[in-house]
Amino acid sequence: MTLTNNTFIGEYAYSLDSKGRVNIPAKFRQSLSDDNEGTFVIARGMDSCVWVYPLIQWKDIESNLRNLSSLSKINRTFVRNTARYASPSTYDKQGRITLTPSLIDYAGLDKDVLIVGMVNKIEIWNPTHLDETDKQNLEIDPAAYDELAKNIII
Amino acid sequence: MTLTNNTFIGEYAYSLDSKGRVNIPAKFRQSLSDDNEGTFVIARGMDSCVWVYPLIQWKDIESNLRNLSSLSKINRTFVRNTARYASPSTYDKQGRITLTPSLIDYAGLDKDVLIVGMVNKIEIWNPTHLDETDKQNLEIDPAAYDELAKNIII
DNA sequence: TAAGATTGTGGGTAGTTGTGGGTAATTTCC
DNA sequence: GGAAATTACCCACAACTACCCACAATCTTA
Repeated sequence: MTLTNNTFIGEYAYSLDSKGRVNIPAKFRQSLSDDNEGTFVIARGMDSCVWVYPLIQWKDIESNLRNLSSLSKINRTFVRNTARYASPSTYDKQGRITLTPSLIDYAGLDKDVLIVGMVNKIEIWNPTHLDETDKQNLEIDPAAYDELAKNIII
Repeated sequence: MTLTNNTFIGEYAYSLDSKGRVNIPAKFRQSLSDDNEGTFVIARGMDSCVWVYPLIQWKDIESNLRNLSSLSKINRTFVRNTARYASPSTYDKQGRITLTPSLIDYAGLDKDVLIVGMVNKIEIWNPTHLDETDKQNLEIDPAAYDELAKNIII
């Protein structure tokens, strides 16, 4: 039973081994289309977590970045900040990807990690950090939610 | 693990040796198409760094420069500044290119350098300078930045 | 329920990659 | 024209990475 291709939902508790490898949940792998060539692109998330894009999804972002002329300073900064911390990672026979030390450090990852499906991408969290982030977000402005409600039916 | 051809992302800490050679990250080399003939064009970046283009990409820029009429003063200045400091550099068997003293000086490069993938080109930085540039860029117009981010779903 | 398949986790090994230096060929300059 | 400096090419080694195999726990299916 496969949902839409390259779409990820659900939450999984896995572990990060001494070589910096994490498993990609089997269900996520099954959802991947072949043109991803078994490759993800890992990057800094906007919260303190790692974002994992299927290759196809990333190529989309990349082609947008490619169209930004470096004559403009703001473009250069944007491209640099986005591309700099991203790197491709192919999963091995066991279905694991290797995270870079830089990203492990950025997300403050330890042995236990939480894999969260974010529909078009995957997030990897230190469970403790996610808890804290959750608590902070309880105080989110209700007006902001109302604004969101205009854009999505749930 | 093949991303798009001639496309570079990620950040690498390498070193500049006494002969002015820097390694091009293996992942970047794998992404190069054959028609680059193992050659890059190195040039002054618009920030204090060295820009490294794969030959193919540079040829594209050259043809764009060709189309700028020298009637306009800004065109003349731009073409001159771009072409003047550019030079081709082929990588050796170990995958290194040699930088010119002039470019090393311009970018203020020392032993430790940071290689940054900028999608269609590569930047070589003195890590200290990049840090400073990062800090300055915090003060850029956030609205303009958001505007960019809005058009690219990341 | 039992057997088989799948999934998550750990570790060993061979090949790759980054870095330094040596030597021969080429260029520059007096 | 010849010496000095520069450049290009080659080799060597240490560190790292990707690939492979193994095994236990879980899930599936008959």
